[in-house]
Formats: sequence, structure tokens, C-alpha cells
Amino acid sequence: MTAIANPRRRQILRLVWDAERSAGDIASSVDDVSWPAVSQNLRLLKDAGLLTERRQGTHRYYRADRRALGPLGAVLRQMWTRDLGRLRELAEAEARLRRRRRD
Amino acid sequence: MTAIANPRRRQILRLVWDAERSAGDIASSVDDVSWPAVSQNLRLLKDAGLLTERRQGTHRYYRADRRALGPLGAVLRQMWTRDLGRLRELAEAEARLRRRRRD
DNA sequence: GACTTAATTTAGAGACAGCTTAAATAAGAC
DNA sequence: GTCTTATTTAAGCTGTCTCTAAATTAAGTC
Repeated sequence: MTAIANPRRRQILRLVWDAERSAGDIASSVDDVSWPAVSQNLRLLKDAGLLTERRQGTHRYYRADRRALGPLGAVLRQMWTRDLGRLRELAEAEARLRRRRRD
Repeated sequence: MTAIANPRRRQILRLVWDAERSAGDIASSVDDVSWPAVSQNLRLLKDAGLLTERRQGTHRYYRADRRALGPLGAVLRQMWTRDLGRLRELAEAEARLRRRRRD
């Protein structure tokens, strides 16, 4: 519960929700924060059992363990689709505005 | 989301889940913490829209707004029944032990 | 008005979470 | 072995959360 209370960790969780990703890949997808910060959050998520880790060579691949999240998975999904919904609304409003200006 | 990340606030939320309760009633049900602390958490929960407040005389009655919690409500309920489950298991184990000792 | 009860607000302290930088580990390439 | 790449660990800093104690508000009673 406390694990997903943090926005950064939710962002990370979202990145590895559908596909496995390497730590570096994840870290470079997250802005405004250093690699160690991401690494620390990955560790916390893993310790909470919300992430699976697979090592291969020097790489470590992470992936969300959806089952472990239980009903929290639904909560996250809802938050994300709500975000997307807001984005879409913004985009549509913008498009309407542009059309109106052109006419 | 951050509102229910805190154990104390979850505890408070649980107290006003099924029934309306006065601030003082709530505060005296919560151990190891002062009234102002409870009051502050009540305010936070109210500001998050997770609690409804009704004033009557010098009293203020609070109650969980289950609808506002959305899927988080299910998460909380699951946590609580899991706690109860653990308690029951402990009690049963204890009872078994006592029986065995008696025999 | 003074007094009591219920509850909150304020101010400040302590603990902790999350970050950064620098150093360390680990695996592979040469 | 050295060197490079991927990643983590360690140490320390800072902001924020939650608490306590004291002061304050608000409503009622006498």
C-alpha cells in the first residue's frame, strides 16, 4: 500500500506493467531523477513483492507482478485511464479551438 | 491515494466506515495519540473528500464517504478482512494449543 | 457576563522518505 | 589482467509528515 502511494513508483510500475524492461531502460524513461533514485525505487517495489526481477548478464529486467497487486491493480488502472481521458479531452478541446480559428 | 497511505488514517476511516461518529468518540477510540493529532487527520481526510462532516451543537460527526473512495474502498475492506482473518487464525491456533495442553 | 465542554488551530520538534553524488559491484569484451 | 557498461550501494542533505503542547474558537449552561 505505501509502496504505490508514491507517484514516482506508480510511474515506474506503469512502465513495466505490460512489458519487461531493463533498469537502464526504465531509468532513462523517467525524467528529472537520477539512475540511483530509480534503482532505489525499483528495489522498494521488488521488496514489496510488486515487481519481478530477472537477471541476464549485466542487465536486470523488471516487470510488474499484477497478481500481487490484487485490487490495487484496478486502482492503478483507473488512475491511468483517467489521466488518459483528461489528455484526450484536452486534445479535443485544442482541436476544436483550432478549427474555429481556421474558419 | 496519499490520504489512505497512512495507517492512522486507515484506522480512523475504519471507525467511521459503518456509522457516524463524533470527533471525540473517534479520538478516544484511537490509542497512543493525542486528540489534536486525530483532529488533524480528520481534517486531511475531509479535505481529500473521503469523509463527510455534520455539525450539531458543539459536536462534529464524521462518516466515511464510501462512494468517493471508489475502488480504494475494496482495497481497504480487503486489508481489514485480511487482518481479521489473521486474528481468527491466531485465536484458533491458540485454542488448539490450549486443548492439547489440557488433554 | 463567567464557566464548561467539544473540537480545532498554531507553532515547533523529530522522524523519515526520497533525492544526489560518489564509490562499489558485477558481467562481459579485449 | 585492464577497460567498459549496467546497475546498485553508501553517505549525507533536504523537505515533508505526523506528532505534541499550548492557545484558540465555538456552542451551550448557569
